[in-house]
Amino acid sequence: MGRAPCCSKVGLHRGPWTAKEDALLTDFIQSHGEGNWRSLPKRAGLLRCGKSCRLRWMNYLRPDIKRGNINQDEEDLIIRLHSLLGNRWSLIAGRLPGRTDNEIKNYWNSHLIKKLKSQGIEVTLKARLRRSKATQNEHTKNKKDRRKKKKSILAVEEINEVVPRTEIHAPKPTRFKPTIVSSNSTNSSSQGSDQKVEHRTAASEEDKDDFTWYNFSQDQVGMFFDYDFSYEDGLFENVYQEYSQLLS
DNA sequence: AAAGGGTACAACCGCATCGGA
DNA sequence: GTCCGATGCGGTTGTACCCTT
Repeated sequence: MGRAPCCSKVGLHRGPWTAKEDALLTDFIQSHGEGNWRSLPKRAGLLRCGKSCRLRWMNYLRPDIKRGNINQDEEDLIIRLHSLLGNRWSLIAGRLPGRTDNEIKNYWNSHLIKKLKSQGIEVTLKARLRRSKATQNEHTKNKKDRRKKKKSILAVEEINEVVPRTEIHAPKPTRFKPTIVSSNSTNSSSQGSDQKVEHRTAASEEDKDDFTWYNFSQDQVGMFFDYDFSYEDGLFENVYQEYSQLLS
């Protein structure tokens, strides 16, 4: 490859991984867990950069990776999710258990583009969704608040020990301030996937009447709100409608 | 059989984002 | 508020392999 290396790789191996390297990496991660990619190669006895190790593990060595051809259902889902999300491969991969973003990206570029074009379907590439300046500023602004909140949460947890709670995958909030309210108001941590919850899209309690409310089952909330999008992207309606179809 | 072109996919790169100091 | 290291993401490239001529 023509470009300069991203970091100093003097003496480091590049190119295809050998079986021995795979074994070293797998053994190390199985005993020590993922993370600390920068220091991992040294500790695992590998002459690779951390990035390379991470990529090899994520895209190839992870035990939960599904091998084999992408089936028709998966292909349909990729096409629909791509029409909805564009080239956000990691999000698409998140909906296909055992498939990696790299695999889906390659499959899209090598198979699906041609297939769709041959069917006369125009393939439009949606640009990667970046945070706007405004949301970046908001992110910075909220940093202090998050720190404060974290501190207070930790303090409460210390007092209350282990508090059972419902795990809801909320969006990385940009414009939303989601509030999950159980319809069974007696217990917000209730089980049962068919229980309906409300997702409030209001940015604050004051302006909640200006926003639409949607109803989702708990499972739907978990899947749907993994998305990282902002209201100003104008995607919410589209995503909601598309997801309603997918889940129906 | 050999050469050339096409394809698939692993691997690399730069950049964005995040969180902690 | 700013800086910086770590991580994640999507675009791109290299190359082994397959197919066609």
